Amino acid sequence: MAEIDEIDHQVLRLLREDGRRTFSEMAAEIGLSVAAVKRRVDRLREIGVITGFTVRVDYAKLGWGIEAFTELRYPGTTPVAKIIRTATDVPEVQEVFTIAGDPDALIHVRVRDLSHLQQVIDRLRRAGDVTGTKTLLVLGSWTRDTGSATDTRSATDTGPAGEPGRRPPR
Amino acid sequence: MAEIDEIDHQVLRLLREDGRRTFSEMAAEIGLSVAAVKRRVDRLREIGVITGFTVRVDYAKLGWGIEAFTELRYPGTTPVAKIIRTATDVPEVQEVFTIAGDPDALIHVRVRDLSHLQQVIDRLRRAGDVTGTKTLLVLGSWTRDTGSATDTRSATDTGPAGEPGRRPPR
DNA sequence: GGTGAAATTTAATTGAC
DNA sequence: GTCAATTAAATTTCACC
Repeated sequence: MAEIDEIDHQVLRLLREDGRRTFSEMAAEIGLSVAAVKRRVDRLREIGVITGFTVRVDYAKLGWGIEAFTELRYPGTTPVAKIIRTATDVPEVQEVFTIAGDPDALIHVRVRDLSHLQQVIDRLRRAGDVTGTKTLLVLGSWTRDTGSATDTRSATDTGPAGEPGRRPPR
Repeated sequence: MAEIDEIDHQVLRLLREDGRRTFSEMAAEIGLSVAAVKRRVDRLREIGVITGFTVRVDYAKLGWGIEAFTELRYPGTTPVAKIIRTATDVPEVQEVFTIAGDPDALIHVRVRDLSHLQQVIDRLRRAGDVTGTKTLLVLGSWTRDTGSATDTRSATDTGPAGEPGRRPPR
């Protein structure tokens, strides 16, 4: 395993809070030179600790106000690759986790409203040889990165829900 | 609700893939001027669609190779605020989702190994008036942002599992 | 491993149209 | 929305501790 010291963790923490922090900003915060900070970020990317940068999006503001986790169960004969494929084929699926034991997979979905959620679950059930599902509807969430909480409920009335069957925005 | 057009969605898709894409890079991709792209990004931040930028980290490379979801159950009398607080107090907890129905919360944890996981679960059980837990151990995961899958077991990048799902939701 | 400074390149920003 | 000028930042390259 790579040797990561306290300063590296500090760099990662600063970038987790704001992935667009400049080197000079971080250098001032940490108490190192700009060149030293850049060398550390470069190294963290090289050894694969930093795999990239991304944007944080408020999906509720995009009309995707509902968030859910669906547990999927498959027959013992279903290969993992097929489980992943059937889930990732559904555009509303944001993340797929394959699980040891029961259930076999946990998928994170974002949808416009509850009828849309119903459609997505139906599609998942039909897609593979799914033997059972259980869906956990998210009411609110908290993330360590930002330390901020969101309330899903207030996001449900953000606008006209598309008709069932309309394709989700991208 | 804010009006988000196709180009805005294109900008968001590009930034989800790489949050450090430059305006000129995106301008070329989209077919607009640099200034026009910047104006859109500024607006998306102003109206709160873009809430920030962050770094993607391979936690396995930091020695936090084990990922799990724990379902928590509480007595009906426990207020939601307390549920969130008891979970966020545990540093290994990355995300907390409050759930409609059963269970009451789903929490995403990252730990070094299985005995560490055991400790975290024990701490969660003691922290509040938790009446029950069920932990789903993650073997592998896939994220739409990157379209790449990771295998928790070997902590190495297995690359895309096939070619599904990469197409953005429409 | 780190510093500091100068030169270069590249990107971000602003204002006129 | 474009385009051009300006400002700011990232990057490279030194010599050095």
